[in-house]
Amino acid sequence: MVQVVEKTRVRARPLRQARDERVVAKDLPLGRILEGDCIEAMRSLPSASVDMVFADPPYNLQLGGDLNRPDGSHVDAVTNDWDKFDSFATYDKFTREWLAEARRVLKPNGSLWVIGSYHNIFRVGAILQDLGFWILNDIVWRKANPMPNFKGTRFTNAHETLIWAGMGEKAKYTFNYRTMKTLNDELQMRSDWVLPICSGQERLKRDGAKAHPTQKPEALLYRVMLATTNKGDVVLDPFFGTGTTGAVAKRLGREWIGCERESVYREVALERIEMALPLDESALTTMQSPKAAPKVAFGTLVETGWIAPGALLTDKKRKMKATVHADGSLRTPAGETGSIHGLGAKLQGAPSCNGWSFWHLEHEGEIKPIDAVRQLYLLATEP
Amino acid sequence: MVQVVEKTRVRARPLRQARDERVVAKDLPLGRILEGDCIEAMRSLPSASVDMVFADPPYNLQLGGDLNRPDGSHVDAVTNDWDKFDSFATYDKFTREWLAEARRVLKPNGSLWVIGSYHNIFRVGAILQDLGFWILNDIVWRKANPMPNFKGTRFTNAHETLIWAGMGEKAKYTFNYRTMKTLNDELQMRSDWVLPICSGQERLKRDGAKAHPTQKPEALLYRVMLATTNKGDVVLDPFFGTGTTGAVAKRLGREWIGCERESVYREVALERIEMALPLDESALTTMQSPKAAPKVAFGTLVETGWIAPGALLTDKKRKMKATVHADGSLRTPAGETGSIHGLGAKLQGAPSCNGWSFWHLEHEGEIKPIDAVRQLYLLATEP
DNA sequence: AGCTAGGCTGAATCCTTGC
DNA sequence: AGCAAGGATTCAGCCTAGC
Repeated sequence: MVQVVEKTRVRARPLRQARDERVVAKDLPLGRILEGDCIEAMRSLPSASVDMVFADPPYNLQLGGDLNRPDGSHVDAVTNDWDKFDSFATYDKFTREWLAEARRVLKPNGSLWVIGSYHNIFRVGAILQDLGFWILNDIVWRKANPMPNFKGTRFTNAHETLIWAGMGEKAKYTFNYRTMKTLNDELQMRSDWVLPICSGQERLKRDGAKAHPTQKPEALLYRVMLATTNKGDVVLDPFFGTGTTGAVAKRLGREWIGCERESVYREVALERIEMALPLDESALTTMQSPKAAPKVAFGTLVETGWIAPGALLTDKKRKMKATVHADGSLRTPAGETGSIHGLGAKLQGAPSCNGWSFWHLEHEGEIKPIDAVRQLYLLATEP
Repeated sequence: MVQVVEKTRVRARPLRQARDERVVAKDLPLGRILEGDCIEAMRSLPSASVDMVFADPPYNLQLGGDLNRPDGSHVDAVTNDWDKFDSFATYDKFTREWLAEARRVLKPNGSLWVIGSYHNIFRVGAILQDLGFWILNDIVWRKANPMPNFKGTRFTNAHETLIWAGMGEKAKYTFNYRTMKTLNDELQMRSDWVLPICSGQERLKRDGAKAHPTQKPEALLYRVMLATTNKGDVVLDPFFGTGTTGAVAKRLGREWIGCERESVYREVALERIEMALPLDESALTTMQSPKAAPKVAFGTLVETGWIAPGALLTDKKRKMKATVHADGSLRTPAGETGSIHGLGAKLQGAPSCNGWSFWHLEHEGEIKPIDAVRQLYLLATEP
């Protein structure tokens, strides 16, 4: 049974600390972007003064040469100086310093979010554990529309990782369980979030070009803030960029502080936040990502044993035959090979073919389309 | 049209090393589970002798005992941090040691897989980078049916993370791109894999209870091995448990070596692997045929009369033109010459060009890429 | 107005072989 | 070792132009 009670933790705190906070809040540079290096900038903030830190630090991508798409066009990569570090040791030192400052300015019941990719996230995660942060979840941002791997050399890098951490094992933190469940159609919000990358209207431009190479989608920050802060909380972003954190904070009624070295980014961010409108309740629903229809590849059924490699598939009239191979491809007795769709099309001389309905399996005398197996698989694996 | 041609990298290696490998392979304890501590066990293996390591190490041996002891007094932050450091340090030392041994026994073009959760994966990832491994992808195993978070205190922990790494920045590695694309219905395989957890028939029992607390699904190993090893490759699993790695290796025609301390797990694993059935040769062929794609030079098509010298080639929009010369080179009306690839790139001002898809031939009013001719040639000349 | 075709782009550690 | 040349390689979403 669903219990409609907000489960946000109430942070118990000694009286004296609460009084300090009131004094401190007046001194905080709310709604402002601090200039210069973020470590220096954070040093100007009082200790235990912010409720949440969201950080999108440089990833230290270490890209090689140029990369072109198969059509010859050039990939506009992240080549900015701010992403260049001499070595892992240099990157680690930088990471330790900004994380230590973030820890100092966080309240005892505050929490930290960091986003990164495999290039940097393991180092960041280990260091924040070393500093005493207590990881609460790692969240996977599954990109609905990632850039493909153009050369066919690896798996498509289709996600980024966020770490959410509290101040320590025993520290309290804010988690708006009920809000998340509502946002997720009455299912618990999982640790994998499917969201599109930032593009289209949302992507900020400057002189026709993208204003920042790695602008994050507002939907991502929206979910982060809705889940782990309360209205009126102070959110600090040490790598403010073009101000996604500030814009979403304003929309959701949170206070924000940014740090940003590059004056161009600061200008773009301030303009953008100026235009951001606090969100009315009804717009909340439109922010939800549409529930993705579950896709199942034929190969998954083979991998998971629902269809055995070596199994014989036929068309409905059992005239055409093919056997299933370990990679999910099919092969006819004549040696023609292809995917369930491609081979089906080839055999019929058709431009295309829905392999799921074309190919059949015989089971106890009955012949059934392989889509029936997919349906069974879905039934068995859906929560 | 779907062409199921394997693109497995052929690893070029000096002759002497190849000879050494043959000697070494005979000495390897293939199909056996080494007893005792995995670090010690791995020390008994020769260097540069295995093609892939799959490791499912224990999660951080927690912190639990010390931090949870009810000593009544207030645990201050310093002691807290010290305990953590001590504990993490122990785990890190263990991790560094087994990873170093794994690195030693791996061939120069081998690769490493490690699976973990947020408790340990960040430490493992940072350490393997420090040891010189080069991360190729981080893979998210998105569980189709995870355990819910009963207390409603965090996001449902619905995934685990795998790291796939090569031996170094410049090292080669095996990636069966074509196989993965086939397995995923003709779309590039992404870094997020949706697979059910291990349950039902597949879950091994011992006296009614589950035989191992963290048994991994065979589908996960199936994809890992299909993607990054070739038939006959040697796979080492230092944390063998109940032998999922061995069972899948046997099914897919790979050799395996395991290390496992607990005799009960070893017993269960051996029984299980004994019962596993290898896929028959024909089911494995399509995915394992490095030589399946005989290379055809454009010049061959000209020599053999499939494309006549003097023929007019154009781009898809018929804006650029070139004529075919007897040696397979092209020449534009303006006198520019080059190969199908080189000239295509030059005319577009592109850094590179696939001449097979860029250049087209007109035949009975239809315009077709010259690759279509190559396909016809292949069909006609295939044994 | 609506619809389609084509173009553009996104945190990317993105080729292989032979001389 | 470095260089030159052969040749294999992309997915989803949004925008604009054109009908």
